[in-house]
Amino acid sequence: MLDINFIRENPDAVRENIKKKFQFHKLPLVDEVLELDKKRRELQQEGDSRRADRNKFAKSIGSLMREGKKEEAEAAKEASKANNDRVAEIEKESSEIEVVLKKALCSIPNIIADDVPIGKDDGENVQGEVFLKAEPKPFEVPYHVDILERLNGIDLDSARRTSGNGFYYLTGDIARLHSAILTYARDFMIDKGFTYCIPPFMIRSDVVSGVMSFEEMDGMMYKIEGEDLYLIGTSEHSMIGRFMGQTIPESSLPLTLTSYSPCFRKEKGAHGIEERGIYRIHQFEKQEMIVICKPEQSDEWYEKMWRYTVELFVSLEIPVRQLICCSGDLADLKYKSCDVEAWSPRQGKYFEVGSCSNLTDAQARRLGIKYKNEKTGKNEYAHTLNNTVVAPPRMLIAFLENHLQADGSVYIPEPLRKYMGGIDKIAVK
RNA sequence: GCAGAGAUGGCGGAGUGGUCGAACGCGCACGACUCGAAAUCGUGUUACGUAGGAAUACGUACGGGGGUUCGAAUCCCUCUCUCUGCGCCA
Repeated sequence: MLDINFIRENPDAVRENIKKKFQFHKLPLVDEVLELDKKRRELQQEGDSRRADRNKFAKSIGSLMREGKKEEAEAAKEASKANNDRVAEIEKESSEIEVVLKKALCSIPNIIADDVPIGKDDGENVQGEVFLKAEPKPFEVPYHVDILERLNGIDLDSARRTSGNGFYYLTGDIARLHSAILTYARDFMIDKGFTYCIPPFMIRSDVVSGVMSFEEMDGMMYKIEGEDLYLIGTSEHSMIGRFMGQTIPESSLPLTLTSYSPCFRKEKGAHGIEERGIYRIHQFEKQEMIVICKPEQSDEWYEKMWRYTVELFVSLEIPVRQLICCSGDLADLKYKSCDVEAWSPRQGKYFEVGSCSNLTDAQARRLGIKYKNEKTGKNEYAHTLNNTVVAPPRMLIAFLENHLQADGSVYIPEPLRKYMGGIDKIAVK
C-alpha cells in the first residue's frame, strides 16, 4: 500500500512501476485513486464545516436552554436537524468512497527496488549467488517418500485415514531429525542476536484481513467453527499482527525476532497439493525471522536476512542458491524479494526452501505499524521484513536427498548431532 | 463457563447529557533562579485528517462497533479485554 500523498505527487513514477511489473490492467487505477482522493478531500472539507456548524448549533442550544429561551432553542434545533441530514449524507458518501479508495490503493503495487530484475513471471527470475557445489550423486536418488519409508520415518497411509491428503506422521529418528533441525535453527538465530518468540497459532479475523487480501485468506486460511479464529498460515501472521496499530519507540528498533510455529494452509488450487509426499502439505512447522526497522536500515537487513538462511543450510552442508525475484513475480506489497533454493540431486535442480522479503513501509502503512522518530518528533511508518529460517518437513527433502549414502543411510552433519543424541547417521532399519 | 466490578492522555486519576480534548497529580521539554545542581516558580506538553509557506483554523478520536439526542467520556445495545469470587482444566 502506497502513501496517497506519494501517488498524488508522483503519479508517473507509480505508473512506471506498474509497467515494470507488467500489470498494465492496473494503470487506470492511478487516475481512479487520484479522482477518488480529490472527491474524498472535497467531501471532508464540506463535512468538516458542516460538523463545525453542528457543534455551534449544539452549543448555542445549550445556552438558550439555560437562559430559558424555549422557542429560540426549538428553532435552532430545527435548523440543526437540516444541517445534520446533510452531514449524514456526506458521511455515507465518504465511507463509500473510502472503501473503494482503500481497495484501489491496496491493488497498486509497492514501488520496487531499482535493482529488481525486470521480468514477466517466475520464469524470468534471476539466479544470484550460489553456495557449495551442486553435484549429482554417484547413485540414483529415490523419491523422498521412498527414502523416508525405507528409514521407517513416515506413515502417510494412517495420516490419510485420520486427516486426509496433505498430512503426515513422521516417526522415530526422522521425527527427531525434524525437531533437531528446528531446534538448531532456533539456536542459530538466537546466536545471531534475534529474540525467540512463540506466537499464538490462531488469530482473529480482523488480524487476518489486516495481514492478507480476501483472496489469499480464502485460499489459505482454516477457520475455527463457531469462533472468530483462524489457524495461522505462517507465524508472520501473528508476529506482524502483534504490532498492528502500535507505535514502537525508536530506541527499541530494530526488532529482530525469530518465531516458531506450525503453519496451516488449505493450499486451495495450489499446484502440487495432490502430489504424494511432504513437499506441499496442509500442515508444516517453520522457524521464521521478522525484522521491524527504521526505513534507512531495511536494505541492509534484507541482505543480512537471506544470508542467514544460506549460512544455516551451508552449515548443514546443503548446496543452495539465491534466486532473485523478478518484477513480475514480486507480490504487490514487496519492494524486493528472493528465494533461497536448495539443491535436489534427484531432480538435478534447485527448489524453494525459503523466501526473504523487504516490504518497506507498505505493510506497515496498511497495518499502522509506526515508530516515533526522536529527531523529528513525528510518528513514521516502520519497515517490515520477513524471511524463512527453515521449514521442515520441506527442508527434510533437501536434507535427505543431499545426505543420502550409497547404503541407504542418511548422514547427519556435525552441528545437528547434539540434538540427535550424538548419532552421525540414520541407518536403514 | 457463571456472577460482580471495570477499561479515560506517557503514567496515576477526576468527570454520569451542553461551558470537556478532558480537572488535579506524576513524568517530560523549555525558561527563570544558581558557579553548577536539587528544591522552587513560570511556560509548554495527545494522535490523526483537511486547508495553509507558516503561524494557525476546522474536524475526528475517552477499549472496538452500532444506536438514542439539536448535543454523548457520560444513556442504550453489542463485541473484546482486565480484575475479583465460584466452577473446570493440561
